[in-house]
Amino acid sequence: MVEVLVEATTRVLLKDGYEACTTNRVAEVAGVSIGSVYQYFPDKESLVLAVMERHQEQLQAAMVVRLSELANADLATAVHEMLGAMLEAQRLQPRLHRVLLEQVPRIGALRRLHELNGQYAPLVEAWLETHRDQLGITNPSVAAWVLIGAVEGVLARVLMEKPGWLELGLLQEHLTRLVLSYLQPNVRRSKR
Amino acid sequence: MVEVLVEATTRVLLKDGYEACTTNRVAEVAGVSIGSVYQYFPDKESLVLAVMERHQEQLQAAMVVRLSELANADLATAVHEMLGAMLEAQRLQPRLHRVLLEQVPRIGALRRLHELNGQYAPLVEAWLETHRDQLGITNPSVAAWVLIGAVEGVLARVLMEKPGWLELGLLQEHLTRLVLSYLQPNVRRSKR
Amino acid sequence: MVEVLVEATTRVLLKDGYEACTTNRVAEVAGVSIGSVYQYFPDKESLVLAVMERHQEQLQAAMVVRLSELANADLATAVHEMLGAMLEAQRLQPRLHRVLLEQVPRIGALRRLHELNGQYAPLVEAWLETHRDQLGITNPSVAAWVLIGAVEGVLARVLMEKPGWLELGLLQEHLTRLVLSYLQPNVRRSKR
Amino acid sequence: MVEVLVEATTRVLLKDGYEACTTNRVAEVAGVSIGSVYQYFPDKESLVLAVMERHQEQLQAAMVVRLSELANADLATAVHEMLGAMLEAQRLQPRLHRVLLEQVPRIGALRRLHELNGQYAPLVEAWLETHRDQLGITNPSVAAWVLIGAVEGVLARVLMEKPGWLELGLLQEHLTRLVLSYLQPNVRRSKR
DNA sequence: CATGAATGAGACTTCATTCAT
DNA sequence: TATGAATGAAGTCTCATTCAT
Repeated sequence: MVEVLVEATTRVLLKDGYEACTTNRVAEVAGVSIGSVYQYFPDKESLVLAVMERHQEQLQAAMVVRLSELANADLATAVHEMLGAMLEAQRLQPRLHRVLLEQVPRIGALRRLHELNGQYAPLVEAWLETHRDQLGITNPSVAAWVLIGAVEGVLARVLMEKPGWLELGLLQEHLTRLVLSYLQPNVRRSKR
Repeated sequence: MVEVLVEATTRVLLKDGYEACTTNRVAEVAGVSIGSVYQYFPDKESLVLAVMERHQEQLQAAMVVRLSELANADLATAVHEMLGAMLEAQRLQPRLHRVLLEQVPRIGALRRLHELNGQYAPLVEAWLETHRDQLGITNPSVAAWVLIGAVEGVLARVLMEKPGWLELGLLQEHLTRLVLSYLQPNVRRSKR
Repeated sequence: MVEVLVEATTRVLLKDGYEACTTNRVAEVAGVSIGSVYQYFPDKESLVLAVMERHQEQLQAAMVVRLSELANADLATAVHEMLGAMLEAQRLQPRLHRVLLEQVPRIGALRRLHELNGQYAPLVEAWLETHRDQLGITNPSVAAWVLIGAVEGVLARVLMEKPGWLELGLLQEHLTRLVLSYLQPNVRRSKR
Repeated sequence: MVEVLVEATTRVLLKDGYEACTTNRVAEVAGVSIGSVYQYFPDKESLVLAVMERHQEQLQAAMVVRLSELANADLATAVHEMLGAMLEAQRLQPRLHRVLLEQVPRIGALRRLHELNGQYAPLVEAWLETHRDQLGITNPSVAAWVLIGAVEGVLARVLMEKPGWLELGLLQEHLTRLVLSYLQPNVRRSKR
């Protein structure tokens, strides 16, 4: 039932946008009574939150698969592949991602979205720590934080303004360069 | 009157957030009749839009002052100062900026906010074009686009998660590094 | 509930007129929440429309009873009785009928009222067709149309200006004469 | 000024209908300040009333011209011409007439419209009185009243449902027959 | 007289939520 | 547990009218 409701909410969000995503509409699309919605979700916001979380889980799952192979790739390859994985993940449900990003009122909900993105921070930080010797950074914690913000910012822009670019390799190159040269500013690198 | 209304909207936005920012409340805080609100603004959204635009103008004005002195600074200094100006601009009304970023329903309004930020694109692009010989970039247009996204992303994160960092020099260093090394990946740079 | 709402609307219409017939007032008089009004009627107009339709049904039902006995009366009697039935029907709720006629904004609603009256046209036409041999008319379709207009016009005038006359036989005689002599202009008739 | 305002109201009524006929819109179309409207008319209703009255005057004026020649025509001709004059009068501003009839809320305003039509009553009555010897009627007062109602009813129907018929002679024949045979039920008449 | 900015009561309508069945 | 009719607070917006200039 929870699944049915989250599914229905996603569908409504996609088809009609956040404004038109009323609890009654969700119940209708789910083929369930409105009462049942409140049996499983305390309020409207939690419905949307659940959609976000499920979406985020899917993104992560998609990335994990892609990244598991990178165990001992070199730095440049690792970054390149990781960003590729992120871009690919965006392609899973770009329209949903965009609606979530654009239309959902942030208080509460978007906050949560950022928290979800924040989950990456420790992972990235740990990774930076591990490769510290190859990197020109002094504060892995801040570096991770800055990188996540920067990549998130570019991804958000793509989604909102140039969704078509998700299909191109273009962005992956640029992001790789952004990240790599930030991490190794003094290193002369061969062009990828 | 327009001024009074925009002012009142800003105040309500700051004090009560977007959800509680109703037209009646704005009128009340402005000390005018609700009718007067609709004499000058066609609907609620346009009120918030006006706040955004005024805010953006203030940001830009603040930056222009700060940047006018950079006419013939060297590349590294120019980037450093430009980012310093942006960070300082954020300090003007960080809470307003945050509310705008976090709570305003995006379709329509946030779209406009991005458009406003998009104004920078041609400027940045032109600047990159001008300094092309010193830069290791091949496509100034995409580079400008990526940089704006990245910086925007980091700034948004600061505002939402670490507003205190706006006061520190920390961020400026990191952003400078992010931008500079992206622009000149192969150049050995002295530590700033 | 639908019944309760139509009933309440009728009451408000009668007591306060169309202008004062607001959805909130109807809900209040019906003793229900305003939300319930919109659960069953899409908007204000449809409420009034429902009143009209119910009223019209009542008129027709009243007439049907009265007319069922006329199956094989002679022409003059048939016309006389039919008009009597119409006049009597008006007496059912003359004040409601008047409010509907006088105050309801016509576009949409009054249009519908005329449509409802237009239902008579085919019946009258068929009847004229049936008795064609006794009548001096060449175009039953136009004749029906003219007669309905004429009778409607007189009835409207009675309602608005001389509601008292509904109680007298006076009008029935005059209308009968109007209709009969129109249908049989060349026939010498004994005074009814 | 009064003239300008009545003119503007007429224009708005025709172009946008009664609902959209707001006082501010009238002022705008008249090229005058809203304040000036209230200098000459106490409220919105009186504006519409003035339009009605001017329209009615025009109808009457048109009819007077047409009827002045009938001084000593025979009965049948007189009726025929009079109805022709009425039909022709409707052609003056059929759309305005229709808006007035259909859309204007009657309380107050439509009442007045009927009063204006009621002006005919004494005239018709007097005329019936004059020709009493040729007519088979006993109560000229009621007869006049009924005839006006009947003709009004047919005219209203034409306007609303078959405005095209105003151009045909068809209606004039039928109305003439309606009126004449009502007035002279026992008289064998040659077909007009 | 003319102006038109300002007024504000109040209309219609939505939608998250409850609760008796 | 599921239902869904009922709720009603609250929101946006309109427009006839006023009154100081």
